[in-house]
Amino acid sequence: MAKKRNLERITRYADMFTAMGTEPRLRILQLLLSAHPEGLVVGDIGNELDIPNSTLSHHLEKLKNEELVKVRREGTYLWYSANAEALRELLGFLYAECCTRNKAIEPRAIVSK
Amino acid sequence: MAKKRNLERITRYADMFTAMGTEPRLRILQLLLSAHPEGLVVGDIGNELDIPNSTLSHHLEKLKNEELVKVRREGTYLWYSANAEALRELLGFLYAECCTRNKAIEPRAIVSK
DNA sequence: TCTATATTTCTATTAGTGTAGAAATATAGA
DNA sequence: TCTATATTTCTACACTAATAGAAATATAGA
Repeated sequence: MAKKRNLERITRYADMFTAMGTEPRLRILQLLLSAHPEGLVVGDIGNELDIPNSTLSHHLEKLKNEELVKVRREGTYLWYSANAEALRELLGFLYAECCTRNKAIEPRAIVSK
Repeated sequence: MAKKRNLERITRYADMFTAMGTEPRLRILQLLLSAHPEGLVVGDIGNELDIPNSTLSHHLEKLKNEELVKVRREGTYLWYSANAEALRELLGFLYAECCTRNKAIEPRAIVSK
């Protein structure tokens, strides 16, 4: 059943990549990382990136579904922040596929350049 | 104009993430990495992953458009291989955003675990 | 309870994507 | 040139996704 497990893993990572696969959502993620670990309030994200409320909410939901971001409420405000653990996992997967399992890339090449 | 440059970069990486954002395409990439650097012939990819010709061709085109794979012809065969340089770039971007610029993740955490 | 503000949900529209059969094209070899 | 095989292109269809205005909901404070 190792094949099935790998397929599930692949599907999960593919979904995460899709969640990062639009310019607005990747910018959101980048912005949240720059405000890590506190994160930002929805309104501030919208102002900074100039995205309408409903559109932003839709993108945040997608990122949340794939666990790339976390939310916490503080009064009327919702604070969104990057989920470092999920990003670490994803980065670890790419690193393993490219550098460890197959040695297509030199580990040092990622850090430098 | 640094903002515009970043936006273009983000758009490019977002497109690459989208290209990796389906289970069939991520499996293709994984398979090609396991056969790196020679790569594989289209027919062998199709057999291994059980994907019909036309569907596979469509996915390979998408990966090629985002420069995640390269092709070379040898007679009637087309050999597809992972583009290590593009993957290095993408991995470098993620690494920088998560580990260098913002220190949301410990570099060592990627390699281990 | 009433008001103000933050955010989501509803709704609609438009555009894009994944899938795959069938036809077309490319190449090698006889 | 004719044939066999590899691969792509064409075509169609069903499904998913991005966008955003307007209405609904949530919370705090007066």
